[in-house]
Amino acid sequence: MDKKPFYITTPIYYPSGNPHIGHCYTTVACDSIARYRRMQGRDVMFLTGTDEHGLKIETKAKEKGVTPKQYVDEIVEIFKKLWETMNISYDRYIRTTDDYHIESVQKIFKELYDKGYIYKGKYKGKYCTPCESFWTESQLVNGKCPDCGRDVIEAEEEAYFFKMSPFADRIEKLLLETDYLQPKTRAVELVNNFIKPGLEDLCVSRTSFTWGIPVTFDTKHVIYVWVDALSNYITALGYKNEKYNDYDKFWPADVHMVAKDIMRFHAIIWPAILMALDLPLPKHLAVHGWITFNGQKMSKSLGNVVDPFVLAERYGADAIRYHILREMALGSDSSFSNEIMINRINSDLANDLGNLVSRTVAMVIKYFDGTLPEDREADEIDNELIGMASTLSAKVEAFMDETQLNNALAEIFKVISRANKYIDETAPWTLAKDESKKARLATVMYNLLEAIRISTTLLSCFMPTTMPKVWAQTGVSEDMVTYENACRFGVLPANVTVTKGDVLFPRIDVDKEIDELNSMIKANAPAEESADEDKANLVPILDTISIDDFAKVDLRVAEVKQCEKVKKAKKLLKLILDDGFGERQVVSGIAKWYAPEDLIGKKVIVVANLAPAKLCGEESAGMIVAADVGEDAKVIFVDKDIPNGSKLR
RNA sequence: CGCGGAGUGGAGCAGCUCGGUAGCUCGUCGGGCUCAUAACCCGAAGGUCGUUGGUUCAAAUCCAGCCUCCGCAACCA
Repeated sequence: MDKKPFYITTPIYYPSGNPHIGHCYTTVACDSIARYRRMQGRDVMFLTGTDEHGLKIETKAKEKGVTPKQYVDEIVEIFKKLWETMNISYDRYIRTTDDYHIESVQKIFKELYDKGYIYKGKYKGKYCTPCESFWTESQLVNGKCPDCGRDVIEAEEEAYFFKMSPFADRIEKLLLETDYLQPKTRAVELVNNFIKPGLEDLCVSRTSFTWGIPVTFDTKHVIYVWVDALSNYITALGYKNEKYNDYDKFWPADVHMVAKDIMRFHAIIWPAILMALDLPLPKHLAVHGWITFNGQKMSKSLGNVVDPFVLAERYGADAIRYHILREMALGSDSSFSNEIMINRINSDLANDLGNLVSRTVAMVIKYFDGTLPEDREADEIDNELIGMASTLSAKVEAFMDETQLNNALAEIFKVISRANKYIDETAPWTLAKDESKKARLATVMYNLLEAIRISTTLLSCFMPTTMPKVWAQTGVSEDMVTYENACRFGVLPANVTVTKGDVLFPRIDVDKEIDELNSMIKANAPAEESADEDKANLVPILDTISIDDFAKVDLRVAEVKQCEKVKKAKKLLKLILDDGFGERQVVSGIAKWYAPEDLIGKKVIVVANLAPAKLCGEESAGMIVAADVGEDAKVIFVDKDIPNGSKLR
């Protein structure tokens, strides 16, 4: 019998730093889906990997004094170790530095070039000479290089471009009229922001760094991330290489799962590349939100707290997996805090599931020495539990088909909950006192064991490490754990034997645990980082200039006469200044920190001879002097009795 | 008037497509049980469903305006 193939991918992660809980999020979700489909009998290919080229890696390696390859090799090992820890069942791991991938990417690039979709042009942007890097307007920080804080110049370099426009219509249809994008709510956003204004051609090569795949026919160019990284989904199957040969079997992919920050590339650029190659498009792009930590976006400085290795060691991989999956709703962010996670582990895993197994096994041992007698006596009260357990599989399937793992889990836990209630309803301890009720008591126990068997069979996709331990305790043999049996009640032999085992999910003392984690945060993150980081955050002092250079900058004292927010701009304030000569309008990106009334009447320093520019349609002649304080900005105010127009020196 | 999403008992969410007793998880309080991991089961308190108006016999649900938050885009000269 031919098994129907199922192909699912995580993004290939960028190993410029150690993996964190966010990486786990996508990967654990994919793993659960992969396991579920395998159990359903699908021939699954589950791909993950790392995207190892690019300037950032090159730079980081240089800082450490190793080659880029040495640098990524080390981090890739950590990624693989994490997947082992989290019990991730990937079938293939692709590295963009693998020979076969390089070969394929070069061929793909050439094909796109030969077909006329890639052409040579000029890349224009802001260039930081010392860093040898191009930046887009939006990457600049205060108009300066985000890396070194130095000035950038308008520059251009030769580069290859990929024509996006021929595919605009098809992509728009793909997003709006198919169920490619999950959830679909973001489709309109993408179309309005990127497609309607006109798809710009995409720069697909660089000459500003060398750590990448060379363009075969123009070797000073290196293939930029788009073609290199995105195409991993097909090169890993052997597209245009000899390493593998299951492209025909698995492509198009059933699911690409990504976080929302890279949705755009997978929703627009990747389909465009495939269209240009005349290849079929993947069936679904599942987009999930980010994990927020204590309400804030995850950040490196908080990274230590949620180090997945630490969490897995303390609570076990399955508990982490459960928490992540249970909180995860496709499309929206999910909050992560140690408190939420511990409470969740306690109430769902320890109290409901773990304790259910524990009390059931204990009763079978206590009342029947561990082995059920075969006599049975049914009761109407059994029907609801049996019904729920028997239909559970179908409900889970419906949610899995929609990639709603959180709801699938909720459904399973309804049965677990029902089983706990069933114990109260049937009161086995009362039945046990009456010798004539033995058959009835055995029936109750059997029903419980069956409900547990069905629930844990389905749960094993999500928590693959712990469920086998349940089976060992409840007399379930490996061959009973099949998808078919998950919707059938009465699979266990009538004379099933149970065995007492270890506690599955120990209860965690919330307060104590939070304290310990907090002290770990204190021990790790701040001590190591904050002192040094404050210094590191300071922008380095720029290269020396002559007094003549400084003389070119005309700084004047000016009074804020009027001030209002620029409509349509979040960060901009429009100020009318009296600079002693007259009034001028200056736009400044300080709306986040100052209300208009904070500024009116105050005296500030203005760069008076700065070339005017337009911001959000507003003319800005000059620039207000302000200091960067971490993420914030503070305007420099000057004394009231300094006359307007006074020149600074 | 750039685009889109969201505002529901203390917290986190569902319900809104196809109007008709406001539901779930956690938390709080009371009770029950004793097989179990101080667990489990039952019950209660707690919401004018952001706001104003409209349609309707009836609106959390449909329509319009407003307020607030969040993404995306633009933007910190």
